[in-house]
Amino acid sequence: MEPVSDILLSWFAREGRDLPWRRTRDPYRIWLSEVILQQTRVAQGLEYYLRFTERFPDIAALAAAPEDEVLKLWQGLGYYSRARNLHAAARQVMSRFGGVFPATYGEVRALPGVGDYTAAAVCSIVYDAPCAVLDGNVYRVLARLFDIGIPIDTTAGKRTFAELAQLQLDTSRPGLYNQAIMDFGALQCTPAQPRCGDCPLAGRCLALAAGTVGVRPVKQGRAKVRDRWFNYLHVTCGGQTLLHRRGGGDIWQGLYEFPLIETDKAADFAELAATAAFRELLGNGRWHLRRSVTMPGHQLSHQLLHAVFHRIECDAMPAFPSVETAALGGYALPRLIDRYLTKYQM
DNA sequence: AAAGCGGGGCC
DNA sequence: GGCCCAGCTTT
Repeated sequence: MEPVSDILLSWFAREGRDLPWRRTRDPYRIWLSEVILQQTRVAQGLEYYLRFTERFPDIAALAAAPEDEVLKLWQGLGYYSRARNLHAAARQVMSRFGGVFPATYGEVRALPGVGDYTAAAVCSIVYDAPCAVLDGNVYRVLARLFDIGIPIDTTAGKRTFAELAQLQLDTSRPGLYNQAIMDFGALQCTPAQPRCGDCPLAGRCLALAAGTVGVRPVKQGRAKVRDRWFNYLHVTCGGQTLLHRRGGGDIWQGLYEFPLIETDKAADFAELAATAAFRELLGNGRWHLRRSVTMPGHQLSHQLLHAVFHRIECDAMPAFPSVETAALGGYALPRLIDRYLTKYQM
């Protein structure tokens, strides 16, 4: 099977952005771009990169400038400790390394303002060091590709993802690979509305298959997504369908759906048929279960819905207070219901 | 392990 | 208007 790294690299060759710091292997410029791009989008950082490289074409020029001038040039970018550390690091390179940017991971990592991410990025891109980067994009791509639910903002999560990222690294061209997976996260595997429809990894993406793309990566700090199990009874009699309108105090207020039996975990049909709700609805009539359909996980903002539809045909329509009998057209339906109907062309 | 650090984009 | 994004340093 084609390695994931090859798919990412061919995607990068097609779709990767042409950016000024990708046209150089000057360690100063790579380092400068990485510091600017910490917590900053490319669209915002680009003009600052151009401004800095014009005013300070090399690290000696940066080191020679007063700190105030560096801060002024940084104005508007935020996180001003980045600018102070940038300037201090430039001066260290002049005083401790004779003006030559250090070439080992340990030395680069020890510069002020350089953490694991920036050291790996600089050393892989400039020196072909086999160091996998781990930034927000990489967390997201790996969490989805392997459907990993371990929170990324915990010690165990960071260690797990660091090991996985290192395993995935294409060590024959680490710099190119690192840029590819980060651009892939920024452009294709985006936090919101990822482009799964034209994703070259769609067939290999475990989160896409599981319906968990929207909840990957998991972060501890965020409100927890609650799992709910919705068992719908799609009851028909002739051309008529049982519909129920949702009330307040929950999702989809005022929308219509099929009669619903919610359980606290996955339930098979026999378990449902034994519930009081089911017997109240269908206990008195004759009915036949035609088929059961399990939908992919349906992601809402704070809930992950696991829905199963049981299609039931009745000899006579049951009468039940909270249920209406209707044709489906004209009723506002949750997307989950609409997807079920579309998928099975009903 | 957790807090502090800006600014911008999106719904 | 509120939520999300995110790497490094400090505590």
